[in-house]
Amino acid sequence: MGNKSVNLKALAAHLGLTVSTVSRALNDYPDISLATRKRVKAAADQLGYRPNQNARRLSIGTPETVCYLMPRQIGPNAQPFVAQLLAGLGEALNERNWDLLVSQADASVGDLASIERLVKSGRIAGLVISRPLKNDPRVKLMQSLGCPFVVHGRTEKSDDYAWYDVDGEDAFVTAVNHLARLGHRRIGFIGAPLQYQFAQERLDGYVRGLSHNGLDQDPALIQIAEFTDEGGTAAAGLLMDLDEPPTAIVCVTDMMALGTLEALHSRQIMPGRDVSVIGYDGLHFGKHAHPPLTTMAQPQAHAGRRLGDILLSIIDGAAPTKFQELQRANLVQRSTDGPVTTSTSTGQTHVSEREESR
Amino acid sequence: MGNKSVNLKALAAHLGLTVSTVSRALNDYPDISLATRKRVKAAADQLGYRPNQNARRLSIGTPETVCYLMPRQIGPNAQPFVAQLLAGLGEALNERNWDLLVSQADASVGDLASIERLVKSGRIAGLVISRPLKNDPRVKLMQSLGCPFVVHGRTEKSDDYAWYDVDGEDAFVTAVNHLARLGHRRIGFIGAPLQYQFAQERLDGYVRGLSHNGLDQDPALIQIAEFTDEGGTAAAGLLMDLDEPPTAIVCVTDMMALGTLEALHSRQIMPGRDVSVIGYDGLHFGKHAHPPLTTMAQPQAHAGRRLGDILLSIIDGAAPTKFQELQRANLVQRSTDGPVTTSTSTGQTHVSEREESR
DNA sequence: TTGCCTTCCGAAATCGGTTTCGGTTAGCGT
DNA sequence: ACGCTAACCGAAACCGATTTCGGAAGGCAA
Repeated sequence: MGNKSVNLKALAAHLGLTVSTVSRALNDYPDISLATRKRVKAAADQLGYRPNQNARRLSIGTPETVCYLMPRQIGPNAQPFVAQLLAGLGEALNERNWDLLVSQADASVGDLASIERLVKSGRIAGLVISRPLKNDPRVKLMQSLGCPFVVHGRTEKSDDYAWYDVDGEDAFVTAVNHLARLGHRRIGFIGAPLQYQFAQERLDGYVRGLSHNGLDQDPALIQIAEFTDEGGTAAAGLLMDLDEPPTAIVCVTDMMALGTLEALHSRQIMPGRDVSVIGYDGLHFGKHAHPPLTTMAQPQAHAGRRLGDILLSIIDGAAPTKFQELQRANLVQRSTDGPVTTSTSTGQTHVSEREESR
Repeated sequence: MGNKSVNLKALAAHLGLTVSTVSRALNDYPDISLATRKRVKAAADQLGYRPNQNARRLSIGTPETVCYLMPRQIGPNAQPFVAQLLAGLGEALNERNWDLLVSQADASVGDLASIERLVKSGRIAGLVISRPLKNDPRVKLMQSLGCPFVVHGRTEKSDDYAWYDVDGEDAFVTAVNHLARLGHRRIGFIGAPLQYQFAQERLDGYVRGLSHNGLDQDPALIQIAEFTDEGGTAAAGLLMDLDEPPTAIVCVTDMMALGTLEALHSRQIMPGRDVSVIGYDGLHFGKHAHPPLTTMAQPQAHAGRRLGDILLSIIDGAAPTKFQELQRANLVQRSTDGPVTTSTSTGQTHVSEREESR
């Protein structure tokens, strides 16, 4: 406590050298004799010397820090993958001893102002933006600020910056194909507000999937709601109360799919037998739903790691447009998908269970 | 892009003043005339000037940053509350314009070394430690470093530092009481490795609950496993394979409880009717389990916020021991608890469902 | 007019590093 | 003995802010 942590000056005094010599010794300058370098390093970690990062970064001119912008909606159903993402990011940054800052926009200041302050104050060398809107002002801001960034997801027009995304459109085509193959012809869609690009993509996939299978599109079968379980329940309720309810439902989120299951149960409808449900995300929790939720799983184990590597590459000078990575989601069949049943016969529940790919 | 962000010198030149005057004007020193102050501020935000934080912090001598230490185990079943916690922390820090760093120990360096480097390099003014071990070397390290910190949870001996925790022992007494009141006399316990203090506390609560209800303690009814759903499944399997299996099971984690439900289902045992199960955490997801999981819910909506406020207070000079806050968990009855059934009669499923407190 | 006290601002030190530039010393060849 | 080149280290500028100290200008009383 009493001993202020040793700094360069103290270390230099201890060694009978000047700060400049010590600094260069520690940084392996070739014009310092190997003997001195060794001596200095030994003394350094004997005294527990750690260079002050604020001073160092001020001097070398880079903050050696990147920032992850937390998604806004953090409620009781917080996104579990935030932790995974941060872990991956941290891993990439650790290799360089860079720091990871997380920031949520100060409510009193606003998103854009927060970001602008962050980069102009020289605190960060790069930024990770997640869950962008169709036309997200944050990417334009970052571009005009000339600050490296990478987006987790995409915007509507995504040709001139770096992003890492999972192909939601393709995933929904796959889901609809799967359901069509099982005989379903009335397939409902439960979506999120279309200001989010991911919501639009998945809707596009749904539509494309329908036409690809020669099914016609009924506007009544498309329900938009907040992407929470309650939102899913409400939307599913509307769908099932139609005169001609769907025999299958695809949901843009596992959370909404869970809500959908809830709505079905409260109507004594058995998911996977009477009505099929497919979610999206591949949340581990889906395994424990009733019945276990079939879903389009994102391969997001390494998303954070990739985002980190991409961002660092851009900071190093690579062209952002070189990094536009589209991953594919894959169908994880659990038990909420099944063949269409013509009547409400008490058919056999579909129980095929495969484990998701780790 | 081309324009390097304006710094004090540039701003001063623009105004025809010196940097010292401009700096003091921006910081509302009284020895600068009000007129000049206004003029300077106007010019500052017209030019979009933001003080370089590295320089500023070096000068004022505090990093204005606190760090959250990520828990290690971040797998497919990542902790959803990490995001919530970070949100709360960020909120507290935003009020002062402080930064939030997240760090996971560099695998190649080790936990303690990472921490030591972090504080000695002057990057952080305080630290949040989560999920401590019984005898966690990190708290001793922080104490010897003289760096403010707060623990989310407690260690075995927790009298000389600041912490915020939920009373796991009390919670398990409550859970056992509840089950005993329902007539259960053989109650199993599925726990986590006892190196974690939370695991020990909850075991203590279980034991105390038993004796409080005059039940005797059978070592065979205590199973320890990793706190994942698979761990829960394995442990529950062992319990149910006993000659005299329990009629109720308490689990230290909702995740383990979900695994337990799995084990019961695979044995054609109906949770809540044949065997009661109570989890711990109050995860939102539990609502969608089959059947919905009864659990001891932590009031963790504001944990992050409180941790942040506590840490800031300590950094401001308050005595750490003033902050030792114990919250209570409360029973959220969903559908996996029910009265004991003497035989394997097909009794009525317990369906009381109350919603958790928001 | 002189002296003194405010009011306002500039010069310079400081935080703790990095990096450029220049100066000693030693070694070597001739 | 002389000159030249490496090898090694010190002095000082710099990064961009904050803060102490002191000085100039103006106002007021005597």
